[in-house]
Amino acid sequence: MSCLPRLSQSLRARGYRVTPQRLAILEALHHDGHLSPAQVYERVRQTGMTEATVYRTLEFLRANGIVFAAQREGGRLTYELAGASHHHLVCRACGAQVDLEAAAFQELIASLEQQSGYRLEASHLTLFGLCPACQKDSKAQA
Amino acid sequence: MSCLPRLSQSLRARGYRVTPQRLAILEALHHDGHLSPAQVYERVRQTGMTEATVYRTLEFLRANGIVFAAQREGGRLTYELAGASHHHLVCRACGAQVDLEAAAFQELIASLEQQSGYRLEASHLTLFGLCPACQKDSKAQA
DNA sequence: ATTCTTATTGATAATTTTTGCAATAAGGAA
DNA sequence: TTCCTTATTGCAAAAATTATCAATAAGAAT
Ligand SMILES: [Mn+2]
Ligand SMILES: [Mn+2]
Ligand SMILES: [Zn+2]
Ligand SMILES: [Zn+2]
Repeated sequence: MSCLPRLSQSLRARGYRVTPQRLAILEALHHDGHLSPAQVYERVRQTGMTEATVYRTLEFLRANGIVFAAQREGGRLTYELAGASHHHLVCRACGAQVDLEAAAFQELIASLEQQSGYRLEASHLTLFGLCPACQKDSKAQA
Repeated sequence: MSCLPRLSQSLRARGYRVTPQRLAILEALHHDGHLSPAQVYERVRQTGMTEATVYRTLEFLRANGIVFAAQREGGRLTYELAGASHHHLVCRACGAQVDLEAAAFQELIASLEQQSGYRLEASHLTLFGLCPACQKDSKAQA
């Protein structure tokens, strides 16, 4: 809760405006994360805001580092409040998700930056695979 | 060129059919890779095939390991023929893309699999960042 | 070659996401 | 408070993507 005033400040300082729409979306994401645009819309439609505004606002918040966007199966986007940098493991079979600390990646990222000359955003990657339970299942049916 | 007969065999062996539409799309991707569905459609529309077929076929080929799908900016998908496992660095500013050998990731992936119990597809990730040229530009304007 | 099964396609509609533009309202200045 | 500037929204249309379903055709069997 104490983060909204700070975010508002930071937005105004950059010449952007703090609107009820933006606040509603931020609160929705504060309540539960990893939401698709449609799920965000469900949670804020009562305010009368448009779907177009949801899409625009999510992209705006992402571009300004306030939310993270992560890829779900098939390239669909999912959003959550920005916080400690982390990555995701998602099970292709059941969708189970595990968060990974970003630290594990730091060494590799640094090495890639050195090799390529790129400055990388090593933030919020999603790796797909099979969770332990679904590995068992796929063996069982084989 | 010699790979189409082999792919055809493999598809038929799995009970799928080899259609002119699938062949046309494979040839388009063989000619140049990293194509969006729209770009694939441009290259095959002469055959009379539908956009819906392009989307369906790309997803079909991906699900069967014949093409790779990678994420471009904003979660848009791009396709290329499956080949040596590799990853991408993409510049947020100019879109420049560099391919990375998968080997660089192996160690990290193995370690993550051990920690999490997940079996990971460490294939065809996309990392975003700024290429060397665009880093200079962003300094210049600052 | 003919028949038969059914995977695949085209046509169409539905859904999702993006875009253009005029009306609105945030928030700094007077 | 009132006025101004312009960032932001709503609305409506466009574009992109997915789903439905009957017609088609791949390819195995005869
Ligand atoms: Mn997350
Ligand atoms: Mn590639
Ligand atoms: Zn699972
Ligand atoms: Zn660049």
